[in-house]
Amino acid sequence: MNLKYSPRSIENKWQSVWEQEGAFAVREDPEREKYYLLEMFPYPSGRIHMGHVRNYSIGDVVARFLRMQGYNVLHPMGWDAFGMPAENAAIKAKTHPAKWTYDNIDYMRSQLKKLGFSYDWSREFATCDVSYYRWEQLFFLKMYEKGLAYRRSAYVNWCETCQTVLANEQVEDGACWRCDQAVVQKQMEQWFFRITDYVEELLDYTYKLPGWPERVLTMQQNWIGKSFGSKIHFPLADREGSLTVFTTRADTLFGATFMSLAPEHPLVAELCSGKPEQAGVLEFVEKAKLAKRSDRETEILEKEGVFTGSFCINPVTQRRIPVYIANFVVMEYGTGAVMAVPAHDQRDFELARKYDLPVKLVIKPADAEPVAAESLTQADEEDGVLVDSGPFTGMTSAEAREAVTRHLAEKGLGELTVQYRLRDWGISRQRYWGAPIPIIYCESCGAVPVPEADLPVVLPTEVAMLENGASPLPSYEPFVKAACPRCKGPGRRETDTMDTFVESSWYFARFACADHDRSPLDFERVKYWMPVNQYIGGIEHAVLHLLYSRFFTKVLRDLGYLEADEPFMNLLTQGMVIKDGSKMSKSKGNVVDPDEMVENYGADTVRLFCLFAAPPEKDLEWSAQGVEGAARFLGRVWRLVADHRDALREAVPYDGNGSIGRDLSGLHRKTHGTIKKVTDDIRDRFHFNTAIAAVMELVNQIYQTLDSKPVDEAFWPVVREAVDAVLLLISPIVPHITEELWRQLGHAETLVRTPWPAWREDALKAEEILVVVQVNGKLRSRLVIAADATEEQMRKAAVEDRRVQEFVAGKTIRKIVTVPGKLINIVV
RNA sequence: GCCUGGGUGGUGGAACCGGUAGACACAAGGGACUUAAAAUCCCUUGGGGCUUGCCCCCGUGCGGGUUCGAUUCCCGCCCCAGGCACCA
Repeated sequence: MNLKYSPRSIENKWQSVWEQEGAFAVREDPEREKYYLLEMFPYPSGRIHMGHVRNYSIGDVVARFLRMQGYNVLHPMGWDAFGMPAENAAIKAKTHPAKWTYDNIDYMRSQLKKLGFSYDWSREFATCDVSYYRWEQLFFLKMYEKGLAYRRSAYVNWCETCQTVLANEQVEDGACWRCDQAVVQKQMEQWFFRITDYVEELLDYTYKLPGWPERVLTMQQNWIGKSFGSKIHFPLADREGSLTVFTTRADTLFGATFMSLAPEHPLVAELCSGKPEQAGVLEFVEKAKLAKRSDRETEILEKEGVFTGSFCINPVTQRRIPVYIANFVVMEYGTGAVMAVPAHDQRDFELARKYDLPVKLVIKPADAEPVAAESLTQADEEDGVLVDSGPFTGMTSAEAREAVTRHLAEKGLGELTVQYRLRDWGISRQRYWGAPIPIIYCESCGAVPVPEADLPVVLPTEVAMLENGASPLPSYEPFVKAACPRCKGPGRRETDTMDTFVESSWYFARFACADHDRSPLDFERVKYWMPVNQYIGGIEHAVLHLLYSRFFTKVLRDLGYLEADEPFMNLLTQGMVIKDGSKMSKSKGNVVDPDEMVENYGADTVRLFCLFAAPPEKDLEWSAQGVEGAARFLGRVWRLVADHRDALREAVPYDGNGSIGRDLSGLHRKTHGTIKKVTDDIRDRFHFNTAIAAVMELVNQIYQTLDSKPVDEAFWPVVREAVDAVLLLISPIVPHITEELWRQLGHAETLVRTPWPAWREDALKAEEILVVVQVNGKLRSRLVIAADATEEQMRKAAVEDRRVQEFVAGKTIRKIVTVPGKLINIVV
């Protein structure tokens, strides 16, 4: 009776068995080692795509593997459910974002279940559930109390299409990360999280996360952008006050011959007021601001500047130096003012040549004479030795940076400082489908936090969406009208919602909790599970979600909600799924639908292909033939059992006791070698492709063995041992077909509850081994010799070998290199 | 410009600590079974050479080096992908 492999019925059957048994539900167990495995949760966009399938297949293999190894594995799934696509879709389909979102969740959940992923579904939640975001509002209040959430007016990135503000991290090449619309700068009152308070710890820990990919860490380090330098105050020449610059090159201070301000610098208007240059300056400023917006992502602008009419004093030379405004100086970095040292900074050099400003050389190469400033064709930006710099002349750049600054500090004109690129996280979004910010504005009391007892501020779901895409909240009076919590007078609610990245900044801790109503985080449970041992997701979140989550975890720790310093101990960034050379997308028409694939081939084949075709961190090229190949392999495994079921059922797996023939001992050895290889590949490297290849080799060898006739009573036991190993080893990858075959072989327990197989060292040893013989590093012969041969015996066998003799004939052997059990190299 | 990765057959990829380059697949070609097809199974498959041997030479982006031995380590280039960037 040869049942044909028909994935659909098998997969349905085992999925419901697992569900009925609650096979993947976990609770805290101090007796067992915990392992928290998490894949980035999806946005419920409608249907899962191949990227999800790949991401979750990788995670599922690890979860199932570790469970079989005896770990207490937490493997949850949920939904990153707030966000703008829901609003857009709802407007288009004339429905409500909530309905659209929850419908999508229902469908996508069923898709994930059909793929057989081993989640503890009892922990599922969506971030748009009131029971989730209510606690986020509490965190906001706690952060507000500690000054970690604050409101200020600022130039912010505004996306006209999305009708909302974007964080710096959400602007890519000057355009919105989601819709690609060019971002404009707009001055607005916004709420910020003070991520800069944690900048040092965030940076420090990038050196303490060995389980993260190097490139993600360096991306975060670049984003944080720490640089050491000095703040130097230049007194204004004809009035009170001073201009402060940030520089990393205090050693070049004697060469500062003018000053450059950003067009947005707050002192610009004052400095030119009443001067003949005023009109020209204001015109220049307007032009520069416009140009910045439109050309930000394109070519670097030609350097231009304009004199303000004012002067300041170089604090070491005491010279009056002109104050310019320059189009390349950015207000957001440093102080928005730059001391210009044309001899030693290329940008300043270009400006000086253009406006005929003095160029003064103050650094020379350590081993050469200084050149004349007039003959410079470009700035010399290298460190060197100071010249023409008063008491500092002769010092090296490094010495002078400190000495000059110390000298200034004594006079109150400067200080050593550290500058970061990272800026605070603007979290206000002028969107509807998000968590309301729990603030009420009162005419007399200003911004007043909603009292804890009044939480949650529930997002009203009875509102109608507006056609133009703007948030309906500001015009929805029942929501907006609220009494001031402080003076009870009339107030208006904040109608901005929080950036959806706030929700994804703590969901991983929430999965560890049981009681979702009474507290935000269940301290003891979170303590047991956190941090996440292994996090798996796409590289695109390298500085967004992965930085925000690290920050938020530290905030929650300092607020006393959890203990972990970092959310994710190990990070695996999986590659994209591509087809015909580019990422799958509707516009390219190269999308492969997971549903269709599961329908045609079954979940096991789809999972197998995703894991076999490439190692997880590399991009995966989708190949229809590759899928066929995966299906073919499963067919071979199926027939292995189906064609020999009775003989296999009756056989007791060989346990290594009792002598067996040469071929059978080869299979036995291969079985144990494969167990070792697969275990190592999955545990240490997540290289499922090579693990699968190893099992394929074992399957091939079983078929070869079956081709020989059963000659002794050990035959079926040895084959049975090998077949059992095959099923166990690939069960995390293709869980359904293996459960079915395992059951057919007479096992009573599911594979899910069966321990991972162990290999026996003694079974790996062969009596004879293959030794490679080289002459002068070139492969010349292979020898089969006894495994316990001494080096002496190896050498003797090699030298006596017929083929080796041909190459050695007539030459003197100068040296013989021996690698025991592996290789001999004869040097002549 | 700076910082990460990466470059191996027709294709995806393997070679884990410097030791048989191309495992395992896909594709292609040939064959078996079949009335035929599908399915399945077997063989060949980096390039070149002749003396066709379980032979020889070449071959892991390019050029050098270290070593008995280099896809692997070092130096100098080229190319591709990603990140940062008028950042003072």
